[in-house]
Amino acid sequence: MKSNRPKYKQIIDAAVVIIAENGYHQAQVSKIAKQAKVADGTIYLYFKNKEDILISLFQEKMGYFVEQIELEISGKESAQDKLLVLIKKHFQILSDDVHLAVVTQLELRQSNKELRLRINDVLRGYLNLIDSIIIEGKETGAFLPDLSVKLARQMIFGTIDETATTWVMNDQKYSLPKQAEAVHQLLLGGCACKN
Amino acid sequence: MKSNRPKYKQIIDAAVVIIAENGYHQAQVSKIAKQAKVADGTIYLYFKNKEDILISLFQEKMGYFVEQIELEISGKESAQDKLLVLIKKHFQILSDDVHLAVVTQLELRQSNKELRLRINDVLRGYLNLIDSIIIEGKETGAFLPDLSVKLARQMIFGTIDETATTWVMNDQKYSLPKQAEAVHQLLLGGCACKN
Amino acid sequence: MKSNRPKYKQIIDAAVVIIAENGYHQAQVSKIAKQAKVADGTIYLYFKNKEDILISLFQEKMGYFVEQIELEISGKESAQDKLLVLIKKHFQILSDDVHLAVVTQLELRQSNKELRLRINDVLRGYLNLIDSIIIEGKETGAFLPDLSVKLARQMIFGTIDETATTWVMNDQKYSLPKQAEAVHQLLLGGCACKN
Amino acid sequence: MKSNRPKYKQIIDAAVVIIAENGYHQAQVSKIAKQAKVADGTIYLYFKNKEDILISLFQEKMGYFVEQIELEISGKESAQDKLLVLIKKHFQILSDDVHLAVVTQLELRQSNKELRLRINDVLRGYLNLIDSIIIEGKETGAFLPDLSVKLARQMIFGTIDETATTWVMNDQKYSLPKQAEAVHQLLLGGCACKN
DNA sequence: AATGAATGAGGTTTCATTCAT
DNA sequence: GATGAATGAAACCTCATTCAT
Repeated sequence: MKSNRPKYKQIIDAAVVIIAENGYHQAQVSKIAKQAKVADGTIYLYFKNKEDILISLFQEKMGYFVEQIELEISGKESAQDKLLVLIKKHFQILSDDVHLAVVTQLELRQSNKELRLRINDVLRGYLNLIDSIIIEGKETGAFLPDLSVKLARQMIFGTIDETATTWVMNDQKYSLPKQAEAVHQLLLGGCACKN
Repeated sequence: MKSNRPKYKQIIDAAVVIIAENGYHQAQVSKIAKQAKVADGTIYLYFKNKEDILISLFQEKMGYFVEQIELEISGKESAQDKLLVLIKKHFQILSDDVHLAVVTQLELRQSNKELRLRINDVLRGYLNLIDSIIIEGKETGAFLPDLSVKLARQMIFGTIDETATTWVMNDQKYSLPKQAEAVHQLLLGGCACKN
Repeated sequence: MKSNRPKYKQIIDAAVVIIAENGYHQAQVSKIAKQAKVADGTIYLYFKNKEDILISLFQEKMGYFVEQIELEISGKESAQDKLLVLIKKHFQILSDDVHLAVVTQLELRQSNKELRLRINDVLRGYLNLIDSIIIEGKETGAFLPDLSVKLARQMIFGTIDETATTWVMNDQKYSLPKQAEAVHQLLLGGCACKN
Repeated sequence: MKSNRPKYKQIIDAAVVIIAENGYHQAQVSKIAKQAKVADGTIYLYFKNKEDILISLFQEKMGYFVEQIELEISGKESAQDKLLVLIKKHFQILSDDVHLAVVTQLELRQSNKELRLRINDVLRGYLNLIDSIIIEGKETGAFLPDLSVKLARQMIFGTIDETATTWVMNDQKYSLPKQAEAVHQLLLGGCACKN
């Protein structure tokens, strides 16, 4: 398995740093190679091309997201609690690794449509996680029985993503994790007054 | 006023078509000029540089968004109705101009950080419109009194945007405007069951 | 005669100012037109093309050089005095019009080989003036009888030109006319000690 | 040291040929690369940009001038002999490499002011060589004791340069080196008759 | 005569990828 | 496996000149 070879992670991590610090379009392969302390050519022993570095980067990190969130979710009983954990963990991981946050929220979105379609494939695993919470919520009666899974997922992911992007764009001036509970509340209850 | 000159709109419209059909990075100035039926150099009589075309494009179109939505909103009484109109109109405009939808949801996001910051400035007008609806809703008691305007706006815009992007990514296979009511419902009431 | 038409001199003078202030390569036709307070197209009613402006400029100014110097020379008896007057007047004219000095000593030399060949044609009149002084000097016994007219002219013009260029390059920090006598002395007597 | 790398000289030499044959403004990087039998991009591994090729070219060649002349001068006793050697060698080098002569006397002067200022820096070494001969001549009594070093240098360099330029402009129809002695004579003794 | 909007050719430089060592 | 020198395609923008008014 390629990801076991010594320089694989080295290059991925270098890519995160270089992209975060220089931006997507200034993240030349040679810069990544230098940061990873390997030769330019070595990159191509581990990755098919530059795009493959980015896909792999996203896979590794998004895999970590799913893994971490699944781990924490497993201890929770209700769909509502699971959703809270998902939001909290999502915000926590980004907050803990600002480089990663900049890369996923801003830089990687500058990739071309094709790359973004492939990134969406990777994202699928995360969206499935959200879907499973929604489905469980509907089954247990925690969520509305006629909730559209797709729409609900779009609202949940869209809101989390927009909140994270706004935070990054504002130079992380405030605490993202502290917003988790309010976001959770909002997603569950909506904007409207129930009087 | 530059936008009154006939070739200004001609070039903007050409840019939308070319970017939608070829993608952001394959939208060469020469292609746009050809589509607009002007010489390459003529572009530079109306726009400072290529980036300026994109900013102007976004300004024109987003201005149209805000204008149209404000027009329709003015006839509505409640904040809830106004939100519905905003979502409907947003989805309708994108649905009516698929080229525009592709450009705003996918292609323009590939621009560099600097350009996106300037795009955000333009977006500000739209976000202010959302904010004004939220504030009115809070004042009239239609929305929760302790609602965070910022968070609510992030949920509303994030959800609309994610829904639109998903629709574009899925090659506009289904009707976007038909989702407006369900999205509206969801934003107002959230996911949770109120039993 | 074209040079009688009202805007001819206006454009030439504008060209001197624009080239002096912006440099040869930044002296666009549109800038010259603006400075001359005429439309871009008007330039082409007076000049065949951009090169023609520069040739004409050089012709006008070099004609003035020759005219002025011939005027002053006519009053002098000896070839040696005539040479002194030539040097003095040459330095004086440049000193009186720093824009002109910058244009002739620095900027116009950036033109391409072809233009410079044509400029050399214009220069011919000035070089002929020098030649006539040398020939007269040889005939009257003031200059060495076996002096090569061509070499002597190259020394005289080369020295005057290099002195003027050095002065312009040094930002006209010192008085150029004050150097005329020493240059004259040097050209007549050379470097060597006659013991 | 970059000038030891084989392709460095290869590119410089190609630049001399291409500029001499096509003129400064028609000397595209792609032409130089082709002549040097390297890829366009390879140029940029050895030179910062196109201007850097020209500066380096001038440095290399002018360095060779100074080096060669210093070598030959060291064997000469008097300042007068040293000056003769300088003129002879200067003319000889240009005469031996007509491409180089065209480039230094005509083409390189078309560069912009900034480039020419940097070229002047390089020229400084050559002018210093002339100065040292003048100073030595003054000290040994070979040259006039009250000679201005600056003016004398301007005369010597101006005359040599003008003579070389005239020769190049006349398509090298006659022998430049054969003029060295007469130029030398003229610079030492001036034009005037000493009766 | 005068205008000025429109034209369109042309070149420097970057950087992902290769391959001989 | 690792290296890094070499490759070469590709595009934005400028500006001299024209010509309909």
